[in-house]
Amino acid sequence: MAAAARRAVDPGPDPRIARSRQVILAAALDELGAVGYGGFAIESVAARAGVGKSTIYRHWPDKLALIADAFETLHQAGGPDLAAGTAREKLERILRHVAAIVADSPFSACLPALIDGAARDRALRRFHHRFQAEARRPLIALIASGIASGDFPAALDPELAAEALLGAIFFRRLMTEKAFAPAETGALIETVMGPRAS
Amino acid sequence: MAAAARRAVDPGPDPRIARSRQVILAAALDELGAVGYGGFAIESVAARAGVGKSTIYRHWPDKLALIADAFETLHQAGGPDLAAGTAREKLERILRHVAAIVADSPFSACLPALIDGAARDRALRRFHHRFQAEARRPLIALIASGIASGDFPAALDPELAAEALLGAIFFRRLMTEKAFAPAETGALIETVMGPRAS
DNA sequence: GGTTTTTGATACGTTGACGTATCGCTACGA
DNA sequence: TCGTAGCGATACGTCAACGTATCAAAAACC
Repeated sequence: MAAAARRAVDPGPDPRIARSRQVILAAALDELGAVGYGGFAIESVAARAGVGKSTIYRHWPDKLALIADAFETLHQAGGPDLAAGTAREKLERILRHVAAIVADSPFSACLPALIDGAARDRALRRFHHRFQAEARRPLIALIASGIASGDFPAALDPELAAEALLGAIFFRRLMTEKAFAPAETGALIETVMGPRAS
Repeated sequence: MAAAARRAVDPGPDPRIARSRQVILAAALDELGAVGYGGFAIESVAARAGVGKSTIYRHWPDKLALIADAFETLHQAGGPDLAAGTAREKLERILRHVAAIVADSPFSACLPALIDGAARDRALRRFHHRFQAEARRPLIALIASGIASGDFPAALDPELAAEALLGAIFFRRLMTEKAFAPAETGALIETVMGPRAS
C-alpha cells in the first residue's frame, strides 16, 4: 500500500515518462501523415522520435494502441470566438477556421490516414464519426439560430447546409489538387446560404 | 516480323489472357476495398482470384502497377440521360446517380483506399485529381447553363455550387456513419440552389 | 550519494509478403 | 492431333517489421 499511497499524493512520478509519451505521440502523428495507416511502423516511429523501440513498447501494448492514441491527440478543441457579430459573421469565422485546418495542419496531414484507418478498424471508425459529429454540432446550432433570427432563409435545412459547407471544404482537400482557401469562404456562404440580406 | 504480322491479323491471341487479367483486376479491387492501399498484398489477390501468384506477375511487373490498373477499372463512364427536363430535373438526376454510387458501389468501397493511395503515390494522385475534375465538368456546365437560363440564382458560383453539392454527398460517406440517401437529393438541391421557382 | 526507475541499444526468433524460378498440366489454335 | 503458350502449384531467398528480452548508462528521487 506504500506505493499506492505515494502515488495518490505524488502527481508527477517521473518527468521522463510524460516526455517520452509526448515525443512518441508527435512522431506517431508524423508517421501517420507520411506513410498512412497501412504503412505505419513502430520502428520508424522510434527513429523519428529519437527513442528506443523498447520505450514505445513500455508505454503502449502494440501498434494499434499507439495509432489510436496518436489520432486522439489530433483533436484539440478551441475554435474562434463566437460572442460578437451577426450569424453570418460568426459563420464566416467558423468556416475560415475549418478551411485553415483542413488546408494545412496536422489534422490535414493525417486526414487520408484517418479516413483509411476508419475504413479498416471498427473502434477507430466509431471514434472518427463520434468526433466529427461533435465538431459540427456548434455549426448546425449556429445555422439553426440564424434561421430563427431571420439571418438565413427559412427553407434551409440546418444539417444539410452544414454538410454542404463543410463538404465543399473537405471535398476540395480530398478529391482535388487545390485546397479551399479561406478567402473563398464568403463566396461559399453566399452560394449555399443565399445572398447577403442588405 | 512474322509475329507482328500475325498479331496484326489475329484479334484475340488467347482468351485465357483476357480472362486472367479480368478476374485478377476484379480481385484486386476487392482487395483494395477490404484492406486498403497499405495492406494490399499480391498473394492475397491471387487467392481471391483463384489464380496462381505467377500469373499475376506474368501480366504486371509489380504491386504498384496492378494497383494503378485496378483503380483505373473503377471508372466506367455512363451517367443518367440528360436530354429531357428542366435544369433542376437534370441536376437531381445527376446527383441521385452520384449519391447511389458514393453510397454503395465498387467505387465507394475503394474510396478510402483511393484517397489514401493518392496521398502516398504521386502518379495515383495525379490520376485521381484528373479523373475527378473530368467527372464534375458536366455538373458544372449544367449549373452554369441553368444560371444562364434563369433556372438557378444568378449569384451562384457554378464551381462552388458543384463542390457544395458533391461535397455534401462525399462528406457524408467519409466523415459520418450515415451515407447520403438518394431521397435527400431534393432537399440538398433546395438548400444549396435556392427554393424551387414556382 | 546511493537507490530506483526509465531509457537506448542491441540481439533475437517469428511472421508475412515480395518478386523469381521451375515444372508438370491443360487449353488453345492450327 | 500435335505443338505451343499460358496456367497453377510450389519452393526459394530476401527483407522488413513485429513484439520480446537483456543490460549497462543516465536521470530522477530521497
